[in-house]
Amino acid sequence: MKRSNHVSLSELQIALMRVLWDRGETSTADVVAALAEERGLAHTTIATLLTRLEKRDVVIQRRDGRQLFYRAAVAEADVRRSMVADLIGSLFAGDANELLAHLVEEAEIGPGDLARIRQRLQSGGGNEK
Amino acid sequence: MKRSNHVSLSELQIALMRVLWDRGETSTADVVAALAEERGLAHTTIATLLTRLEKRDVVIQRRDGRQLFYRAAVAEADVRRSMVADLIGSLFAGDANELLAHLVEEAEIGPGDLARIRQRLQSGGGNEK
DNA sequence: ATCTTGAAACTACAGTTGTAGTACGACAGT
DNA sequence: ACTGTCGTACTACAACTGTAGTTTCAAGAT
Repeated sequence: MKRSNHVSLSELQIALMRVLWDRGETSTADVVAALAEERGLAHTTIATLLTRLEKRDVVIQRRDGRQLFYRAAVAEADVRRSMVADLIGSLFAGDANELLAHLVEEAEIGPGDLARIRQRLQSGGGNEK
Repeated sequence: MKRSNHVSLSELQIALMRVLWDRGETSTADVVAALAEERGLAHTTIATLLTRLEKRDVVIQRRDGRQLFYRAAVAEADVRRSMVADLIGSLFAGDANELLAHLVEEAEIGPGDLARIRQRLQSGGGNEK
């Protein structure tokens, strides 16, 4: 399989993708509606954004009559992987542990959270490299 | 105090900043030299980048004769805070725990790492603001 | 059959980024 | 004093992003 991999998206693009990730295939109008609250962007703006994402193969376009429907071509997990890796690479000396330490130091993660995760490691297993 | 806060930098910009963070005040030429290996960018390119960062108040410029020296105006920790917060906000539902879970699931963080951090929490303390 | 409406296609435009060339001015060597 | 050298300042330009207007076309309403 061809791994195009590496997807890096802007905040706005992620917001668009989130709609598609949450609802699956969605018409342009519905994406507009979904983002109307928080963004209030023009229909044409959303349409442009979606077209551009389609050109980049981040979403897949399907035409039904005069309407276009879009669905994500990349999984959220893949975007997370790409973008977290980028961040670790550029800001954390390529070491995920430094990011973890940052999280802890910035009190974004407390002892309880760590314990929970530890629990998950114990039971779930399956991630010993 | 005036919170200018929120600094988001591109990978290349971070590379520039890293030089300044590591070496303190640095002349343009020395920044060029420091990045010559991995980037091989023209002197003028680096100069342009630094000028732009100065315009954004990310670095501070000092002139000495005909030469310019730059030093970071923002701490690495601040950039980390900003950018991690952005990422969590857009990709991890605003929940740092989701990022932590991601790290663990992607096997970027193993059981041993977690234990070490736990240790640090126990002993060091000092992160209750 | 015509009018209205809604959606897509195309065009636009400013701001940022990556990248660098050209012009200019000061300093060092002869 | 003259000239090369080196560094800064200014200009350029393409790609990408955020944002949206204008044009066009087709389907539904009357």
